[in-house]
Amino acid sequence: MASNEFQPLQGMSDIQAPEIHVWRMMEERARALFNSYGFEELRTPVLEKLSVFQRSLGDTTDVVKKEMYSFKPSKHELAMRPEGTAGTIRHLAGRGEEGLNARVFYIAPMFRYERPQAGRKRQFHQVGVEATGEPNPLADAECIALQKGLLDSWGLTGSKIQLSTRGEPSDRQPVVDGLRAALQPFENALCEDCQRRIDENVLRVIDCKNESCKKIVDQIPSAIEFMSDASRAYLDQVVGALDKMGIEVTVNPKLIRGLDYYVHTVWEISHSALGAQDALAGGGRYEIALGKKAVPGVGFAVGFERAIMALEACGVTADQFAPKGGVWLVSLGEAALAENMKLAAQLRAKGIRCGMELAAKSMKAQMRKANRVGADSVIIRGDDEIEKGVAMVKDMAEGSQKESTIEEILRDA
RNA sequence: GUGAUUGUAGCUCAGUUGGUUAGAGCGCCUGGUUGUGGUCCAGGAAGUCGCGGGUUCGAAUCCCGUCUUUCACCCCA
Repeated sequence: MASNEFQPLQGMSDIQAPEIHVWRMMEERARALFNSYGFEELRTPVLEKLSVFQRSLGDTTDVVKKEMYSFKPSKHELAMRPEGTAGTIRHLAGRGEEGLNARVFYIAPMFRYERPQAGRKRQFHQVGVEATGEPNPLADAECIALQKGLLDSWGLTGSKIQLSTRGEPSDRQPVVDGLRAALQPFENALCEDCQRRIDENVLRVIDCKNESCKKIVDQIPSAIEFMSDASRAYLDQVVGALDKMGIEVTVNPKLIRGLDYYVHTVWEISHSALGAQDALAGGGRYEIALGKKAVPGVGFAVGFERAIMALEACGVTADQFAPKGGVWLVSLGEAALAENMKLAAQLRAKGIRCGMELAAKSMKAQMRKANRVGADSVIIRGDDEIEKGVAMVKDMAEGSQKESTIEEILRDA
C-alpha cells in the first residue's frame, strides 16, 4: 500500500501497465477511424482564459460555476479545460474561413473539481471530434455514426443512444415559457429543488430523478412540442438519416444536456454497466460565439474512464492488448552477456521485441523470465556457442531447440 | 457542496469481545546433479496494519482529526 506521499491527488490517477494497454488500443483505433473520416488531430493547450469557457459553456452552468480549476497568475484569469469543445472552437474561430468548415479530433485530459467516484475523476480523459459548418441534419447523423463506429472499433457493445433536440435559439424562450406554464398547476407537488428550478433552469425539472416529479413531467407536453416546425423537421431528418445507416437510436425528449452552446440535435450514449454515472459519451450540435464570430458545428466526446468500465463488462480487458512475443536472450557467462548485448541491439534495430537479463542469473531464472514476458523464442549462448559463433534457438511453445549461426538468426529475424 | 463508505505484504483478502514475534492464497526470489521455462515439491524474502494524535499496563482492533477509495445526491463524458 502506497503511503500518502506517493499517492496522486484526489480524483487523479497514474495510468500504468496493464491498464495502459487498453488506453493505447483505444487511442490507436480512434486515430485510424478518424483518419478514414478525414478528421485531423488537434492539440490545444490545457490552460485557456477563463472567458473561453464562460462564453461558450455558459457562465451559469455547474461546470463553469463550481467545477473549474481556475486561478489568476497574472492579468488574466485562467482555467484548466473542463471539456474539449470550447478550446477547439477558440482555435478554429481564429483560422478564419477554413475554420468554419473543419473536421478535427482530440484525445486529451480534462479537469473538473468534483467529488470523485469510479468513472468520475478530477482529471479524466476524452476523445472527441468537432465538425464545423452550418446546421445540417446529415452532418449530425454522420457524427453519431462516427461515434458509434468508434465504440464498435473498441468492441464496446450494449450501449444505448438517446437523442433529442434543443431546437433553434429562437425556440428557447417559447420552450421555457411553455414548460413553466405547464408546470405551474403542479408547482406545490414538485420537489424542493424543482420548485427552485422552475425559475432558474426549467429544463432541469424534466430530468429530475424524484419519482413524484417524474409523474408530473409525464403529464405535461415535452419540450419539443413547444418548438418550431422547422426544429422538429430537423430532428426527424437526423433520425431518418440514422435509420438509413442502420443505427439504432431512441428519441427521448426528456434528455437534457446542460451546456449552453447546444442547438438542435443533442444525444447521449449510456451503458448499463456503469451504475448511476451511466453516460459514457455525449454530443450535440452547437453554436459558439467568441467575439463577433459565431461558429456552428457538431461534435461528440467519449470518456475514456467510463468507456473502459463498459469495455470490461464486454470482456475487453487490458491484458489482451499487452505486448507479447519476441525474443529473449539467455546468457551464460560474461562473454555471452557482452555478445548478447550486441545481438539484442541488432535484433531491436530490426524492430524485434527483444529482452535479456543484464545481471548474472541462473539459467533457470532467465528461462522463467523468458516465459513470463511471453517470448516466442529464446536464444541461448554460453562460452561454447560464443567460440563456435552459434547459438541455441528454442521455440517456447513447442519446446524444441536447434543450433543456428548468428548470421542465420539475423537473416531470418 | 450534502449524506454514507473504504484503507492490513506487489495483488485479492482473513485477523474472533483490545492481549505474546500480524496471517492465507496468488505473485516474487532460491533450490530440486553439469547449461533449459510453463506443472509439481521444498525453502525464503517481503507489512511505517493509510497518516497524525488520544484512551489503555497493552491498539490493526476503541475515540478524535486528516488523507484516500467507493456509493448515492448533484453534475456530466
